[in-house]
Amino acid sequence: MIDLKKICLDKGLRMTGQRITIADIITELGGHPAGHPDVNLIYLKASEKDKNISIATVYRTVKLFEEYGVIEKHDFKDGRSRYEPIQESNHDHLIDIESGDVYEFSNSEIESIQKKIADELGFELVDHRLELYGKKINK
Amino acid sequence: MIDLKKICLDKGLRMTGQRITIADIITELGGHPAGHPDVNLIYLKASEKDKNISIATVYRTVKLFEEYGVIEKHDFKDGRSRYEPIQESNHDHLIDIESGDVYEFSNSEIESIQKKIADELGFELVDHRLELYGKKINK
DNA sequence: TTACTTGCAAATGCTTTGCGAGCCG
DNA sequence: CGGCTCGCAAAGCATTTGCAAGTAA
Repeated sequence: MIDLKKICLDKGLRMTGQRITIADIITELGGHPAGHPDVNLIYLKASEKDKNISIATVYRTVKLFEEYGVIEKHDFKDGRSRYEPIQESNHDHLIDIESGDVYEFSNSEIESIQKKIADELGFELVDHRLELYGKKINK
Repeated sequence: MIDLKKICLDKGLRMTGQRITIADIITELGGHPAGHPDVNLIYLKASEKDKNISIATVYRTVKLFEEYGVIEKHDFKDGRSRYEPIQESNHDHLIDIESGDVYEFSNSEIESIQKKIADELGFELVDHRLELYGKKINK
């Protein structure tokens, strides 16, 4: 598993106590369906480890991590922004509309069709967003 | 072209002057690349026709139209919500990252792959979001 | 030391809502 | 008439920011 704290240090980021706390939380949650925490969840978990941490610091830190390419931000349909550790390979998301859990997938076929569509419309594909929203079958 | 005013009347919505103004504006913009207006643009155009209209009314009206299935709301990566008249067939969007213009497309192949992916993950596909962000080639 | 960080509270930007006045059917 | 709408201003929410005090390197 990726260790955000280490990556941040390697990138020369000054790692304060608060930043270590936040990096650890995102690292711990990463990869699990219940990962992709929003700022509020990170703030709640951070408060358990450091009762003085401010939510403003969480906002500033996730923004910083994002700018340094350490984490990635997603805006699913539930309003608040959610974050996950950066990964080597791109992937898209399937969101469980009942639990909010997030599953990752990637499909090269879709990717190439996307490029083709953009090309046909006269565009260079710069970015994309693909999210599937689903309900779990036979729970 | 779809006429929102007519659709609203058919659905039994009380069409006040403000609602007619807003329906007409969305109808006029519909289908064009510069369509998909946000609330502020609708408000500005509405103000030209009715200088007393309130932005609160625009918010209330687009929400009402959306609830009645007359228009559809999209949240692209630019923050504000954007609206378009409902259409018979589903489609996805390519957004010009420089102008904000929106182009529509649909691709049945992608759709079937999406269903397959959801199925493999144990989900029934309820909704999806596919947006391409591109830069115009050789302008 | 010294520039970078933090906590706090105030300020955003977009959207919603309470209220009293006004309008549609 | 009577309930639905409207304009206005205040309230909400998630997020950002100014400032003075605190801290990592």
